[in-house]
Amino acid sequence: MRNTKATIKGGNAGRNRGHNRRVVLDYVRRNEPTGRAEIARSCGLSVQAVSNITDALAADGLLQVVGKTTGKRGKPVVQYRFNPDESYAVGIEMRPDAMVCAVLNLNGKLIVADRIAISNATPERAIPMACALIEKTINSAGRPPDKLLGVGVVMPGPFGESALSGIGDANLPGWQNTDIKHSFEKALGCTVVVENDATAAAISERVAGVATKIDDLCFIYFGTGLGLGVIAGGHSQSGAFGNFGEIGHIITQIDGNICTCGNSGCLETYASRMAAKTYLEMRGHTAIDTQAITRLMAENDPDLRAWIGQAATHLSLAIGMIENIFDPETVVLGGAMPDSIIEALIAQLTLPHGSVANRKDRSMPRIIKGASGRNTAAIGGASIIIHQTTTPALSLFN
Amino acid sequence: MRNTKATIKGGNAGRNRGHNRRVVLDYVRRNEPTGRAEIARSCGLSVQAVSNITDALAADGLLQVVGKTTGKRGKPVVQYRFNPDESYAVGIEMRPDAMVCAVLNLNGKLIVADRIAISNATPERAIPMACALIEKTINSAGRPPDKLLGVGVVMPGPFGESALSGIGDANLPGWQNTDIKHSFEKALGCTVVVENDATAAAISERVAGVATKIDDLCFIYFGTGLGLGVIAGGHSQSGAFGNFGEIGHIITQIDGNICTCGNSGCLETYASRMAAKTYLEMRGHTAIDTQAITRLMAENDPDLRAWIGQAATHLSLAIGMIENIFDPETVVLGGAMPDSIIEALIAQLTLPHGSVANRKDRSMPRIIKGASGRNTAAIGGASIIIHQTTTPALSLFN
DNA sequence: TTAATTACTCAAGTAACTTGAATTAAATAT
DNA sequence: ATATTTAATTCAAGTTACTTGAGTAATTAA
Repeated sequence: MRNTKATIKGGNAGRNRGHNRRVVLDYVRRNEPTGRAEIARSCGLSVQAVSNITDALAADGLLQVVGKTTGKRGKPVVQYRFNPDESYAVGIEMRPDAMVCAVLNLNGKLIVADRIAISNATPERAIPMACALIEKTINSAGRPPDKLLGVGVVMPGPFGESALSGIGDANLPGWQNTDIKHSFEKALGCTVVVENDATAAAISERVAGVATKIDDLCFIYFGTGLGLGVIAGGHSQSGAFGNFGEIGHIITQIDGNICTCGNSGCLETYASRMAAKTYLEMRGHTAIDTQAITRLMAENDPDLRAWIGQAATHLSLAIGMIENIFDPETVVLGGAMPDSIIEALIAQLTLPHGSVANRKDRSMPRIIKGASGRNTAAIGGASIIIHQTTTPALSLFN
Repeated sequence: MRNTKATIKGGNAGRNRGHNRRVVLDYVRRNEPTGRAEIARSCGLSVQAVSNITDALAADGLLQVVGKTTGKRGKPVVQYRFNPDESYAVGIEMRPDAMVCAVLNLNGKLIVADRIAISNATPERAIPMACALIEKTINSAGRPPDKLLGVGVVMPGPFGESALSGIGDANLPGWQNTDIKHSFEKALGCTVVVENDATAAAISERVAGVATKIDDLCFIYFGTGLGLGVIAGGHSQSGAFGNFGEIGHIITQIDGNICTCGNSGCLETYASRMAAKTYLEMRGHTAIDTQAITRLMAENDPDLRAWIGQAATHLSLAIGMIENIFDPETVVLGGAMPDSIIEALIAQLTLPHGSVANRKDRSMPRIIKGASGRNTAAIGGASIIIHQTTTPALSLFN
């Protein structure tokens, strides 16, 4: 029997209702405070329809009346705003060595974050531990379980079996054939989304970071490896098999450093946490972790300086590519790397002149630093849930 | 006054109707012949709704009854199929030296193509000439003007002012500040879409080429320069400023060939029609055009062979990047280059081993040749119109 | 004080979908 | 042959969420 599933479903009154609620909610969130007449004009709906929808959203606690306008002609506008504290979202970052859990309100504001160390992170061991951590963190945030919108699980890619599976230390052992989403859903009993760290980070910048008003952005994420998250037209990209954005293994130098993937000259061998560790250890430094790197940076260590220099060279090349490929409004740099390093890298970049991004009328810099700091991935996971519930769907009615 | 335009509009019964018609039309087109009960199951609509919709589509001539099933239990299915000849779409490729016009039926089948040479292609001169060519081609295709769905205008990017504007011979002179869409719409009085060549080519492969069943694909387009068209989740990508996919100027060799853009080592200086011309002319060949290249290829010319070899090296690198970035189902190679060259390039590629595309369970090759040949761009323009009218919109209700 | 302006509400109307019962037509079982 | 099963389709009524149009309210400007 052939595959008879349509990519995009048809609509009816009920699905339309859901769509319109999301449209209105999204509009208010991004333009608050605002009134019903304005919403109606902007969203292409009648005032009456908007009135009914805002009533329903207010009854659900998602919108609030915050007052009336004065000073303008005409009847004063009853102003609505998004109520970010009616419900909340949770994100959890799964790493080989640790997991981080974050609870966010619907404006993307961090309420509580927690972390536990873990070793031998097989699915059988890690998933129950993750669920316990989630429960504990929600508890310490003082939020009722029934107001949880969902959990975003963030993992380093790539997913599935390919020539990039299980190389380096980026991947979690034994997770390639696990249906992660289903396992978590079964254990938690709520909506679960699984994403890679870079995409999660990109979404977090759009939900509450440096790109809240931007529909097209690229996020270069420093995890163990290096990832790219892209939001295009307001929607995140994930590829045919969920492996979008594996820029760690693009080749920036022919016959360059040997990489564990079998190629040579991979970007990740120059610009990543792993690359920094390797580079510094080869020069006699020991016990290189985030703290150590922060300390070396504060000491203005010449080896670290040198690493930043060459990492910036390769990153500049990669950013040039990304600009010419995606034509984003801006490129954000961030992830599990100390802020001071990100800043130094940005300062050292020499971005290619020949780029569609090299425009006189830019309203944002070509490169900016991400806002969410070291818990980016977990915050990103929760942000995905927020994004999903407050953004009208790409292919509606699915 | 702030920007109060919502990205995505709300829906109502009428917009829902339009959406559902597109959903059904798209489903039938991709699964014909098919019956109403199956459509209903697949599209998430009731049988009754589908019945009304197919009646309406049939009345418009867009669907046809083609018979009944036999051999199966139950009441035989009244089978519908898409009627590709009720209306038609037109594409026009604008180049600095020529324009090509193509008339396609709604299955993406070429009915007639025509071409005229042009010099000094300023907007003032070229747009009236283009409109005349369009009229003439429609005429010679014997199609009534009122059944024209729209015109897709295809131009080499990048659009707008940037450091890449007007370099090389890829760009049209004087078009950077012209509102092309509006000028054509005014002159033609029908729907007009403007796209770059690579994106148009990608869409044409999805409408009627080698990727009709694929939702995620990348198309590497040989124009004068080199472009990338991407379809992700069934929808084409265009970037924040319409300049998505300028891969000609990604750098594949540090300190490589000097490029007109000011960088060195740009992919386009190794793998493009221009690169071939430069390479061969430096080695004493003269009057290098498409015909000449075809002839040299047939003669197995060693210089051309050598060019293909080094072009393939750089292309392999770029394809590896593209695979790791976009995670597509396949990468298509094509454009304004003789088939024999495309085939030779594909044969010479040495794709990186370390790639998410290097999977055992692939159902398609990593690289395939595009289907539409030398008129790809014009055919692509018309395909965009077809895609647009038969594919449910990305952000519905806009 | 009056006019103009803008927001909002009420009640009725409408379009397009869903539902459930009835009908039809073929394959298969008796 | 006839009855049963299966599945598609139609009919008529019901439902939902939106739109429309008239009317009301609250404020500024003249």
